[in-house]
Amino acid sequence: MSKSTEPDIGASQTRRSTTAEQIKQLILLSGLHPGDAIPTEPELCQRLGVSRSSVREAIRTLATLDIVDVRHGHGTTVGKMSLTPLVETLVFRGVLAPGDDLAALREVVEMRSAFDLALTDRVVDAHQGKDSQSLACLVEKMRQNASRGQTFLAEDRQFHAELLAPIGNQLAGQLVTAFWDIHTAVLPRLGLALPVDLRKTAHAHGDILDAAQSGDRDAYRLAVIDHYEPLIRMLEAKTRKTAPADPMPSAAGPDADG
Amino acid sequence: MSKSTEPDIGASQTRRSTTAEQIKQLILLSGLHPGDAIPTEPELCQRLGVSRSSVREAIRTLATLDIVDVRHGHGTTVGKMSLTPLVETLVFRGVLAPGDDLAALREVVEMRSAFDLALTDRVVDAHQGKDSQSLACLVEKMRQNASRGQTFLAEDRQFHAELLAPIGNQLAGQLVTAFWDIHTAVLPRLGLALPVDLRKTAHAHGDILDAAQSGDRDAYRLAVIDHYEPLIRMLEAKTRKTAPADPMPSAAGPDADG
DNA sequence: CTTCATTTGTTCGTATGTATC
DNA sequence: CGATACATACGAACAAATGAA
Repeated sequence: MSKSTEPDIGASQTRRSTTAEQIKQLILLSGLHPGDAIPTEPELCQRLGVSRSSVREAIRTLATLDIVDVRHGHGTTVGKMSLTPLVETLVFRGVLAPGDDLAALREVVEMRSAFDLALTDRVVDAHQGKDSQSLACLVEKMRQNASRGQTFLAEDRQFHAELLAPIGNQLAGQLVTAFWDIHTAVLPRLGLALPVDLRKTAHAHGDILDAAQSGDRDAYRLAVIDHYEPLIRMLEAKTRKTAPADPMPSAAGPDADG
Repeated sequence: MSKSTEPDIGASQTRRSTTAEQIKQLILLSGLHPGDAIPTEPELCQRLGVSRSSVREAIRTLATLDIVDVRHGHGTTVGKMSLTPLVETLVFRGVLAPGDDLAALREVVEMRSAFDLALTDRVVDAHQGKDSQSLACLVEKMRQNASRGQTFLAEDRQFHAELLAPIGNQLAGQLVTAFWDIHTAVLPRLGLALPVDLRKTAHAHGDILDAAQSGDRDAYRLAVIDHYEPLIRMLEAKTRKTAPADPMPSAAGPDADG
């Protein structure tokens, strides 16, 4: 028979998963908040009665989800629970199946557009009548870089973050930046050059800001659509090349961008 | 200065993270797809020149992100890259800070509403003129359960999934179900009973389906708003209780559910 | 600046549970 | 049923990073 002294795994769960759950419960029951310290690995081994390997794998799981934050030589603290795991997962999904088509990236861009459109009322309400100096400065930097033929990824990202910041929903802002990260991480790895007009993109951001501050919701929606239009058109064109059954009527767009 | 013979970890990265990256690259370069087998742990140790533990922790990281799928005693395969990590992270965030307020849950519900509203055109276009038997069946089940005072979580979840299925954007559907999971996982763990009217909720689902199939976008939006209205109202009321400056008028709701 | 204790990172060896054939 | 291959778990030891004395 089996030795009765051996530890019972429990209910067919792995030790690692149960340990991870115990650590989460410990965080909750201790009332810890993001940034607070978590017991050290040896201490967790004692309190939970498991080996260090299991504790480490459990902590690894939680660290991947940004539930805890591990720093070598320092210790482990409660994490900020950001949307980093979402970004990592979807970036990998986006670069995994480019052989088939650009569906994954197209879906990400579509969701970005849908987000911004859905949050129109919130954004306009938050910016109406106000005048953000940092947002205006970001737009100006984008325009300058565009005129010099330089990209402006950092300013672009910060613009969308600051635009969403004052709407009273942190999750919305984090989702928007997360999908921005996915989008900009996947796009260059697919090996296709950006045919988008930098100046047009920079200008679109200015239009978005102006519309929000002037309280014009319809103008805001149009500016958002303009902002994504060249990208979506490019993705549609690339996707169509994969299955060129459609004759592609010439009435699609007047110009081919430049 | 430093000995050139020592193994360079890279750019101050940990062995585990570089190993995880190498495994991801191996998946990409091998052209593996979800479901395909990944080399066993000992084989990865050989090919990457690292110890078993590092391989295990790297695999643990990837498994947490659903990039790989590990089955005890069988092997490791490429995962489906679902949104499970997002759900886990946000569920924990939702139950972590209920002492302050219900802000996290409120934001989740707001995002659910924003999602559904943002996808109005896509959903209506996909269902207009059609007649889904399974969706109608789900609504009928919800109504029956509601009339018996029983909940209908499974039907509710499947309804939203099937409603979003034919819009040609898998990511949108996965996001909606992910936030449904977050919402329904966090709500009961906050220790507050559901004062929502089951019959009203069941009816709202029917309205959503009818509006989509009849092609009435405005009716669809109104039905979506109706669908979330009792929940949002409850969350607002609970949030207000934290700062009980409001006398809480008795005209809040006609009934207290049954 | 150096020394030292603390904490996480990495490795190895061994034993056990589990799935497939 | 047994045999094989695999993932899971444990424990001990050493390496590397951090921070304080």
